Amino acid sequence: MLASGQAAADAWVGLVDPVRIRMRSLQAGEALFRQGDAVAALHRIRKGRVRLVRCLEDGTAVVLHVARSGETFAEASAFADAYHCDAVAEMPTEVDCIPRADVLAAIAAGGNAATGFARLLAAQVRDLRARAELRSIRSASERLLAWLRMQASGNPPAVPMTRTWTEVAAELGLTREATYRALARLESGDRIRRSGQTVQLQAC
Amino acid sequence: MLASGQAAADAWVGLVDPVRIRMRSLQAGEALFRQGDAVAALHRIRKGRVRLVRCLEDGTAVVLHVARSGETFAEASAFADAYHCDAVAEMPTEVDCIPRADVLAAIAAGGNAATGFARLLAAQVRDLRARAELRSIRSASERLLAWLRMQASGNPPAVPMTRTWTEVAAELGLTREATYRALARLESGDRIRRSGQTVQLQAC
DNA sequence: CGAAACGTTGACCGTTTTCAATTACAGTGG
DNA sequence: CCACTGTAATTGAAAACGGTCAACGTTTCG
Repeated sequence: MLASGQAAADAWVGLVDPVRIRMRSLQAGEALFRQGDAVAALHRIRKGRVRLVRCLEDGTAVVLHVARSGETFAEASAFADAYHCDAVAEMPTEVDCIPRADVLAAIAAGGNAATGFARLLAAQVRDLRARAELRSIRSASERLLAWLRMQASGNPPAVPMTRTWTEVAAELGLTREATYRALARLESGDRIRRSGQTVQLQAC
Repeated sequence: MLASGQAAADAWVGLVDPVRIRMRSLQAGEALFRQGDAVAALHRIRKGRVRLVRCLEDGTAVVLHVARSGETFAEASAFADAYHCDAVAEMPTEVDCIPRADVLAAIAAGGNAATGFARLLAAQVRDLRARAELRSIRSASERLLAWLRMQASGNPPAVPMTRTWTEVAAELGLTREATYRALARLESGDRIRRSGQTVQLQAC
């Protein structure tokens, strides 16, 4: 799921001539852009983490998204003149900056670039919708199990764990403790089996 | 938020010649398409509700998305040869069917159609990300308050209620009871004030 | 006019969060 | 090579929160 999202995110950057891409380093707390800034470039994170925050009229803030390594973000800003939120690094971060005009020109030109960009955005939409649906499952174990099933491949279906459970917990909208307990419950209920870095799904 | 998503969903259908759009009626339980079917058209719901389900190797199912009135869905299928999930009506439903080839041709031709489609997908991504971030707020009142703040405009900030609280509750991933309780708590805590169809946010 | 959905509130129960503590492990600098 | 430090993994116990069930008035719409 996230894998497909990242693949998508990586790919559209390729639609633009690499020579035109600039890299920028940010310290923790440093802003990549601010609400109201003119949109000059789109971004992909190489390393680190960037928080997108919308500041409200009454001075409070709402977090819109936290982008991590490999992700692109604020794609919608490609079509806006000014950013509608702030982007602030949560830690030392490196981001690629792809000139907005290049992306727009590639899309308007049609052909592979336009189709590619649309395809990749569509993949992200599918990804995000699936994630949203996951979160609507109330039970921690069922939620985790559904996630595992979506990740699974092969026969018997198995999931290779490439990330930490702590990260997975965050994606699932659970605390890491709840996730471990759900894992334990699923295993004792014989719905899954864990061995090292992989989780085997048992037939139900 | 949802408003923008729906506007987006509505708009891209306009990229295609209306004459080519067909309407289809489904009974509850009837399938619009099945996993593996060739993708012939994209869809928008006029009335009713369609559930997208991915059937897994072990015979179990995961709900990917439940699309409601006004929404388009399975945009990603525009770029696939076959559907990767089943679409089943949950109730009597009417859907528009927009020929896939027309959409693809419009995108590949570039210009307004390509830019428009990409723009609208980008808007959906932003929308979904914001919603996901909302759902990561655990407390019901804080979640609702964050939602209200995102909807708010004007000074003092106020939110006109265009939809029912029941719908809002679903979007927030809460039951309607929890939402009413959160409303009551926010109002008694003087963080909001309700009068008829609008909610006033109090400065914090 | 009647049915269905919305709005609202109370009480109880189950689950998850939170707080806390312990083990394991990987990297780091002496 | 080994203490040392930080993070991940794991489990327990208590508290808080939201879900579910129930009940009732109100609005909407055919």
